[in-house]
Amino acid sequence: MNLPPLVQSFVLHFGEMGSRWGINRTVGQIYALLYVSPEPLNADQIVESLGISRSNVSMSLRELQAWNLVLLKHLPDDRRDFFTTPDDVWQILRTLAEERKKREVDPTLSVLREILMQKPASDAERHAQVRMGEMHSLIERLTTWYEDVKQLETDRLATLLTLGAKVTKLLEAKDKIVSLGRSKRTNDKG
Amino acid sequence: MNLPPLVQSFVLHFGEMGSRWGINRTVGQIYALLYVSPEPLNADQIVESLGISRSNVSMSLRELQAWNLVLLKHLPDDRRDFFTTPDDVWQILRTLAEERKKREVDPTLSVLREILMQKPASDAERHAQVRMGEMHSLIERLTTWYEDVKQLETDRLATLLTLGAKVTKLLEAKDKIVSLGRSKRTNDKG
DNA sequence: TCGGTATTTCAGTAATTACTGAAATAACTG
DNA sequence: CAGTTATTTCAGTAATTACTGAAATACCGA
Repeated sequence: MNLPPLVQSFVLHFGEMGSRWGINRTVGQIYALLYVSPEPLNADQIVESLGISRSNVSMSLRELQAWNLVLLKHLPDDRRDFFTTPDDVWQILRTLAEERKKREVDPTLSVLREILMQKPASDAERHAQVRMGEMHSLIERLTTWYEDVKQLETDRLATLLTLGAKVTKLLEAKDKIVSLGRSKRTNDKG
Repeated sequence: MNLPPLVQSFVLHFGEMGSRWGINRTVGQIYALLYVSPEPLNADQIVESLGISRSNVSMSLRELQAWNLVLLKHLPDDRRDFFTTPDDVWQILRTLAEERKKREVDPTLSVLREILMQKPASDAERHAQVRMGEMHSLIERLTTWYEDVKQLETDRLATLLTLGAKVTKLLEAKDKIVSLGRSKRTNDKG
């Protein structure tokens, strides 16, 4: 590996984290490299930078494409493939969220739905179904929320995040007003 | 494996998803089993239900404890350890979020901070640092939001989720009013 | 202290996943 | 079409991760 020290730290870290993130070391390193590169890179440049085999690069790029995490670019009068990541980190976040949902949540949701359709044949199954129902409701709630906020334009999403707790404050205030109204009416009657 | 069919589907699914979720098959299966069991189970019951070795159960339970995903229970006059999952799925969600953040996000945040402290020694490094800065800002934003909402009581959190898009509507309305005010003033001047 | 039971540890092995080099395919050029 | 370059495929191997059985440890009650 032959990279500027600062870039190398970043690339190596992504390689190490890869396994925790559900990708392998090479995929993590390639992504990191593309992310910080000022220009798109071709496969041979990646081979050169990371010191891995050409075939490994090919397979890893394919995986990154399956994740929609890289963009394929072509330079004029050059038939090699060049790769980058999107410039906009918010776009990257959206892609990550979408792909992880697709891989890590959707299959479970569909299995849960299937199981919940079936008739329990014992107390054990009846209890299990109740628990699975609870899990299913929670996941549905989270995905509905997600489908909702993913539609937002970036600056609205940013606002929403920054607001975070303040939205809560608003809800609390609303609750107080409502309950004040209620207790006032209650007092009126007493 | 000897389980009611409905439970078995669930357990097998969690086993399969394990690798995508960053745990292994056994850990996934044990978690699923405990989650749907009406009563806490001891290690031998798990061995029996899943048909795996006693030592594997021991190691996997240890891993689940490291994730804070299981509770250790003791029955009177029985010195064996019994395990369950929390009843409250919202609590489970919080734990999952916390642990995944700890494992998958925090290390990267700290590496980014470290790299961003250093002085770039070339244009390449300067550019890389800018990109890492963008990533860092985004992650900081997300984690700040997370620290914020994780404080919420469950019913407030549920409300927030259900609101989802509506909060946005509110923001949009606010923006419209503000921009209306602006254009009115602009018109007044023209 | 001893015998019995519960749990953990760990070296060895099995299973899975990652990676390489060589060969095949594809895509272009003269 | 033959030659050149880019990319992919895939069988074989390396590396990593998961699992087991046996032994060690821990704990308890007589």
